[in-house]
Amino acid sequence: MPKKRGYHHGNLRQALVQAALSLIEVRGPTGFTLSEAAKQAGVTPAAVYRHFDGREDLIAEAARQGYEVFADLMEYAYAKGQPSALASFEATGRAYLAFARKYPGHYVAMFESGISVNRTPELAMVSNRAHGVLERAAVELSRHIAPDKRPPAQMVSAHIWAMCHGVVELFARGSPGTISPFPPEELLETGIGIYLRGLGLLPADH
Amino acid sequence: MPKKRGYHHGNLRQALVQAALSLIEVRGPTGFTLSEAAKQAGVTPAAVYRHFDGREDLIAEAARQGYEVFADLMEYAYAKGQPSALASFEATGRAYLAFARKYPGHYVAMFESGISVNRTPELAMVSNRAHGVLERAAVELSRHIAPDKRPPAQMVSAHIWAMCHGVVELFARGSPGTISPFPPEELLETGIGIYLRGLGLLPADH
DNA sequence: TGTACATCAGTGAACGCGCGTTCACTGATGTAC
DNA sequence: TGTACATCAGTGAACGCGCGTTCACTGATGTAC
Repeated sequence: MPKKRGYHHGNLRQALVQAALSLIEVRGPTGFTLSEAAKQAGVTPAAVYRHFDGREDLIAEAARQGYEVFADLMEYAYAKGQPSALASFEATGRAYLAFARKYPGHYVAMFESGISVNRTPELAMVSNRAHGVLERAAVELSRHIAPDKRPPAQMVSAHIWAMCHGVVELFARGSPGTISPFPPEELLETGIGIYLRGLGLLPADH
Repeated sequence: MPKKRGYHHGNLRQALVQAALSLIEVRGPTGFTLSEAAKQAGVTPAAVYRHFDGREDLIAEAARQGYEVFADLMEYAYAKGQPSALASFEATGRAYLAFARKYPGHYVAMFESGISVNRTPELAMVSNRAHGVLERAAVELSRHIAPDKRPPAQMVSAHIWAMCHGVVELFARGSPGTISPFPPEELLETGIGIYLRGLGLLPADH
């Protein structure tokens, strides 16, 4: 049974989110306009207001869906690494980059659009869920370090988060003209490797 | 002899750059408008065109001046660390963060405004000068690592660059509502420390 | 199965806005004699 | 020192544009009987 096409769109809400995502990906967070998203969904700008409070609200929904996928990916990666704390930790780092590369529109909506994570309780919750995975992995990892030379787990997670974010911003979504000297995946892999060696969690002579 | 005030501004070009910088800092790269910069400099929007080709050109000049200061700071930090390769390397990392915190307007114009570094040859050159310092520091540092377990110097510099950038973006210029668990300086210091230990350049039991 | 009706997702016209940019102009400043 | 003149950094009015948002409306869809 084919989807009915006609006066009523059928699933305009999600179509608008998709349009917003692809626009954000192509044009950047600045370039996104509600009017263009509406046009891309084959609809008048005014129709958007049947489903969203406005431009910001549409972006926020795109970001929310991104966080949802992001958190799922992180949890999946974590689970796959278990029961090894080290494997789980490394996997979540990789998942971060993988997400950024696979869902660039979502990534920009989440991290570069200026949408505050505290905009709605729902957004805050799903964002916490995502970050929580990395922190849990860091806590477990910390247990394998001698207490006297163990940095706070939250700090470890912040370091890795920062490196992931930095690699993504600088080398995975490079500004035009900037050429990355290495594939981002390799850069992140080796970077995290050296860091973990510094924590005494990987053999030094490798 | 007091600066003459009157019909002619005297130093409008630089006044516009300053206005642009403070607007970019406050409103973000999106929020910056040529008209508002002109108003802030006490001048009609049309006057801007006596000194710049337009909006983009004004942002590019702000970015260029930022790169100039940035490169100077990096070179100064590097020189201060000499003759120790390690001290120079660490100092340049710190200088990155210090620049981002001291010149937030410049930083945004340089890294978040969407201005390509290849916009003009002059911009490309000064950007290369800045990056060159970190790479030089990384090359010197590499000499202290046994060749068989030495990652490419360019990779080391990319790792540190990524971590600096990540710390700045996530923890130093935190989006509203996001609270950093540690001061960015401490985060970067410890992060680089662990990384250098991973390279075998710092004692493991510290 | 057919009809009357309520619902509500869309239209399309209109709005006010601030933007970047252009243009002919003006009048202060600096210079030549 | 004074005058005539060229320069050029600013004005201010005007432009076309696309934006986000509002509003009364319309007509397709779904439901009650």
